[in-house]
Amino acid sequence: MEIPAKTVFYTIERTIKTYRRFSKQNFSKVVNDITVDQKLILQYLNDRPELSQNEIAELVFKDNASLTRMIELMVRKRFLKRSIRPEDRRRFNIELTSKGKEILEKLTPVIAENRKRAFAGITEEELAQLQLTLNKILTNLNHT
Amino acid sequence: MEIPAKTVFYTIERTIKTYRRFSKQNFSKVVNDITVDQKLILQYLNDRPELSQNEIAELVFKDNASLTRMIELMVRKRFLKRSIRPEDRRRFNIELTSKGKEILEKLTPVIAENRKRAFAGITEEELAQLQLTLNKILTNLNHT
DNA sequence: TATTTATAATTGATATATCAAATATATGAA
DNA sequence: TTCATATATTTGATATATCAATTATAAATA
Repeated sequence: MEIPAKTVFYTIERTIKTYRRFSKQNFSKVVNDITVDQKLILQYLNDRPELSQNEIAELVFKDNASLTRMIELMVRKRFLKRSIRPEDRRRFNIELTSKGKEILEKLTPVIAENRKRAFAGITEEELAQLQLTLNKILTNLNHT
Repeated sequence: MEIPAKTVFYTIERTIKTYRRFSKQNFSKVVNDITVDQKLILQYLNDRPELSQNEIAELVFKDNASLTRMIELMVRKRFLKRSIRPEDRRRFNIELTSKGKEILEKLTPVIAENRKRAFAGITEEELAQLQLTLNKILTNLNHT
């Protein structure tokens, strides 16, 4: 009925938005007042505390200005604490607080469960194929 | 900088954002100051002028409140004009202005070209498969 | 060293996202 | 008709997205 080329991006958009909503709801059962992106930032900083704000921005595919404001908010919420890095006073050291770590621990299994539900009945091969096609699109868009 | 382990949702997110950026750039070569979503709204209203704001919101997968503000802006930019509908004074008739129609005409081939580039080297079957997988995910998320 | 250039982060302006509450109008039931 | 409920839209508050401009510091170079 529909022509895929005309609706693929619509479906992609719909999927990502639906997943965000779904995640948010499940998050809220365990932890108050955290978004999917904030959780992702906590994760990155926990794994690699040396990251700069700009590096994180790139990792989570956001603008530096957005990151500034998100980090600021996360500091205000006491998920993170921030101090100037003496070796380079333009940058900050950003650390998870104990509250931040606690949140991360609570959310990790929720994420796993979210993915499990999202991908129920879908084989690894099918997901790999999905990634492959999306990466082709990405390559097309970046190399023209 | 090293590339982090990517999840499917990360790739989906990255794809949609990259496509939005790509579209925006190509739009700006032809028309000033219009976003992908605004173009989509013009398209829907051109095809189905009887749509209410809430119906459009659902079609473009946005909140009613966002739609109010977007329509407002598009009226301010003279893409649209709006008048109260006498049969139901809660609703509006929203029409494209000649400027709105002109923009739509200019952008239609750009969209086609954008898709062509995005999907270069990808078969219809592959795209259909992509849709299929995404729809499975959507069904999973909506039925749990 | 002094000056230029680059980098990290912030700020300002404007648009959009989201949720809750409010407003206006329509519809249905008592 | 009158009251309760539903619907369409708006508004307010707060967060995020985007672009351009600014600030502070570091690095490069004349």
